Parts: sequence; structure tokens; C-alpha cells
Amino acid sequence: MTTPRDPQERRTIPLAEISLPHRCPRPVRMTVLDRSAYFHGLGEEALDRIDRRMRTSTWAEEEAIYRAGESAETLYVVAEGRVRIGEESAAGTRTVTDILGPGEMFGAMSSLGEPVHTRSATALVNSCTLRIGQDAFREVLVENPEVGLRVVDDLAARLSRAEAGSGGQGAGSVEQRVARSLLRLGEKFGRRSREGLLLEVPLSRADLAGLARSTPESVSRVMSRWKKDGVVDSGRRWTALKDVEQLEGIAEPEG
Amino acid sequence: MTTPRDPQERRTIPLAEISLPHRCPRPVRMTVLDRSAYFHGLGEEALDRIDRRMRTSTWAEEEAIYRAGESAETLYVVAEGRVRIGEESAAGTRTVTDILGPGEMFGAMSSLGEPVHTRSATALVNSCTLRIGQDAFREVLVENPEVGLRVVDDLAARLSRAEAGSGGQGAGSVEQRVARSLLRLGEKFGRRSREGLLLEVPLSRADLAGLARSTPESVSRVMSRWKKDGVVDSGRRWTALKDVEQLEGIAEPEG
DNA sequence: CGCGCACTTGATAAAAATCAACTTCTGTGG
DNA sequence: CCACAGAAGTTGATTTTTATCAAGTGCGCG
Repeated sequence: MTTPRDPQERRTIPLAEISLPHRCPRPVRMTVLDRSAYFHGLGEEALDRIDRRMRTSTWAEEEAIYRAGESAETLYVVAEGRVRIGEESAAGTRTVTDILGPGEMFGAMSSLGEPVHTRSATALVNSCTLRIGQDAFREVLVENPEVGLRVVDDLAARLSRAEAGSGGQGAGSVEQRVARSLLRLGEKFGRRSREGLLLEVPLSRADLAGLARSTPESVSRVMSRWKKDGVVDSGRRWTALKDVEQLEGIAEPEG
Repeated sequence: MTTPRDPQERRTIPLAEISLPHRCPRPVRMTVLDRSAYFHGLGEEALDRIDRRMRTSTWAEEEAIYRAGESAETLYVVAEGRVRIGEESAAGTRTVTDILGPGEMFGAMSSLGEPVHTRSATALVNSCTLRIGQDAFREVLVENPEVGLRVVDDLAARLSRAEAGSGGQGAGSVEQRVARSLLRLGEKFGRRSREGLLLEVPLSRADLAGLARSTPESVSRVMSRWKKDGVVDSGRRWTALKDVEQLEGIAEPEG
């Protein structure tokens, strides 16, 4: 029934986890900051002043970083690992807004603050984050005016994507939404390998369904069809994109 | 079939349009700026310096302010009228991101810029806008640092709403999405009247369908049911919310 | 090597889009 | 001022899509 398979093919979840207990050493933190959208290229001295304002935290797999409804006073940067942003409705159905990797920011993005988080943040794997309070963040904005402009640009770009295109989804068939979700993850976490673009994130059907605003069953059907056609390959919590171009064709309304 | 009606009842589109040709006089512009999220309460002198950097434009009903794909170099503020932000797909189906009124901002929100607009902006009625280029806007940010913080907060709040809640919709039944869209418009454009909360915006079924990510027919069915139950009343391009509480009950997943 | 969880698959039901015909409102021109 | 034409809205029948419910199956960790 499934596609014929090379018996030698690797079948494990392709994500190196960090082990706990763990502390992000300073060089790692600096690299992460320099990789982030807000603090890139500021120079060692400025980065050092920022780094000293931040605190590190480590999180175990599936541990909650914060939950929707809690007061939002802290801005986070992913240092290592993967963080899932989303909401769990009472009935266990979850919607996933995004999955973040090193250098990406989340939490209280504003300088003064939304009063509460509107979504939850959960570590998908053992992860490490940096955090900074809003007061300290405002100090950073004052010391580095260019950061303010970047924050504005970043937020404007995110807003634009959330309202329209692939991130904020909403439009199109389930097939299109799943394709867009996978392509987005591919850009972020894809690693070229013999099997295609391997997504370095332990992505369950439920998570993918949450991203695509669908159900695990519907996603499974779509994936099965694509496996048969050689567009993707996947197993238990891993996914590889074998034919990105075809996926792009599926994702676009007209293409 | 429809609800019994007082023959005397008003049946016209409840929106006073400005007449063209028209120029926003300076007092109107100042009031609008002071009402906007970014420039509120800056004081007369600062507002004056900002006002002098802005240019006014007037737009006829259904005139395009800009279209998706054009380069994005200008930030707009609605001075008078109503502006629809959305996309038209090739097949004429349109999705509507939002409908804006006086004081609300749109266009190139970033200081440096998205290269192109991702959506179109159209005047729903005869309207007047203020505009400012990105260079001039950056000057304003430098002169008024507090504006930068407000921009960040505004964008963060919008992003949060777009990703989750009512603005960015996506979740729930058509009925829920329509209810949320109407409630949102009610907050913005509602005016208490004998008929309930009258939406001061010429809202067609197609526009409402665009907001709720549905179709005119499905929206019409929902509205018919609600009319029968006395929840809303509506006619050709006008809508009144007669029972806001019940609408809120419909909008929420769990009441 | 076996146990359980994630995934798959099938059958059914519900929701909403689509297609199509018809009604009603509005403003425009005779 | 009335009639008429076109736009806007309503309603019905049908199809498509997708969620839901319910068993299986097999992958991969211990």
C-alpha cells in the first residue's frame, strides 16, 4: 500500500536534543543574539550589554513556558531547541500559531505591554531561552535606537503575513494549508539530506493539524496521498519534503 | 416571511458621505491626528510639525488607494470616510482584512519598508486620507520617541489579534465568524439608535462575507435567521445589531 | 521483542460552497 | 413622478469538502 522503501533508510526523529540539566554558555548566547532579528550586527560591545540584561532558562520537553491568560511582562529569545506557540481549547483541540527556533523572539513583544498573553508557549523539545523584562527592554531600545526601527519592521512584516498569507492561513483547502505550513517549516528547519528537505522538528500530526487549522485525520489523509506521489515522506514525528516545487504548486491558488 | 415591520421605519443607508471635491481643512486634520493611535496627545506644536509633513488626498467611492503588489512607501491615516483593506482573487472573490475609519492607519507601517503592499486599499465611500512618506515618518519618530513606542505597542497588539482572535478569524463556524465580524464593526462604527446599534458603514453581503471568510449566500442565510430571531436587522448595505449580548453568545466558543 | 502511542484508514455525518432562479430595493431617465 | 433596469439580496437544491466517530496497524522506544 505504501510506497516501496529502501530497507536501509533512516527512520528516526531527526532532531538532536540538548540534554538537561544544561546552561547556555556565554558564547552560545552571544551567537544567538547576533542571529536574532532584533539584535543582529550590533557589535560585540552592544551585544554584551544586552546579554548582561538577559537571563537564561531551560525547559524540558512539553514543559509550558507560559500559558494564555498569564500576565505578559517578559520578552523571550529562543537560544536552543524548539518552542510551540498556540492555544489549547478546552476539548483538547489545539491550534498552533507557529513553531520557533534559535534566534526567534516571542512573549511580550510590546515595550509597554499587552497585559496578558493571548497564547501559550511550550517547549517542543528540551530547550533553552533568554528572557528580558519590559523595563530592561525599553532601556535597550533607548541605548540602541536602530533596534526600535527593527522591531517596528519585524512586527509590521509579521502582521502583514499573519493577516494575509501563509502564516495566518485561513484561506484555501486543507491541502493548500498543509502545504503552506510544511513549506514554511521547511524554510526554517529544513536540512538537505538524501531523503529531501528534512524538517528538524518533531512534528506530530496533531501539531501539523494545529498549524493548518485542520484535524489530525484530515492531515493524515493528505500526507498519505503525498507519500504515494513521492511529494513527502514521513513517519512518527518526522517529515521530509521530497518535492518542494510540487508542494509550492499545491500551496498556491494559481500556479 | 420576514419579521413584521413598522412601515415608518427608516430604510436608508445610514452614513453621511462627504461630498467631492473636498479638501480636509486644517482643524479637521489636527483633530484626526490627535485621535489616531500614534499621535494622540502629543500637544499642538508637535502635531503641527507632523501635520506639515503630511499631504491630503481625496478618494471617490470604490476608488483604489493602492493595490496589492504596488511598492509600499507611504503611511496613510484615514481622515474622513471608510477604507476597506483586502485582497481580490482573480475569480472576484474578495477577502476583507478590515474596514477603517477616521484616525486609523494603514499602508506601509514599517519605517524602512516592506517592499510591496500585500493587500489593496479601497475607499468604501467618498473619503479623505493623510499620507506621509517613510523618510518623513522616520523623522517624526526621531523627533517624538514616544511615538516609536506606541507604534511598537500598536503593532504588537494588532499582531496578537490577527494571529489569534477575532480579527484574524479562521476558527469556528461561519455563524461565529460573522458574529465576530459584526461585533467588531459595532465597536468601531456602531451608533446607538432606536433600531439598535446601527453600523455606520455601507456593508454589503459581499464585504461581510469577505470579513468572515465565507460567501455572500452563506452570510445571507445566517443574517436571515438572525433577523427572524430579532438579533439583527439589515437591508441593502446597512446593518443594525439589535441584541448585542446574544451575538456575543454566538461569537464565543463557550458562552 | 513487545507494548503503547501515533498514525492510518474507512464509514458516516455535518457544514458550507456552489449553482441557479427568483425577489426586492434603489436611483436614474424618460 | 413613475417605470424600469440593474444591483443586491434571498432562497432552494445539490455537491463538495471536511470533521467526526470508530477500528485497525505498525513504528520505535524501552
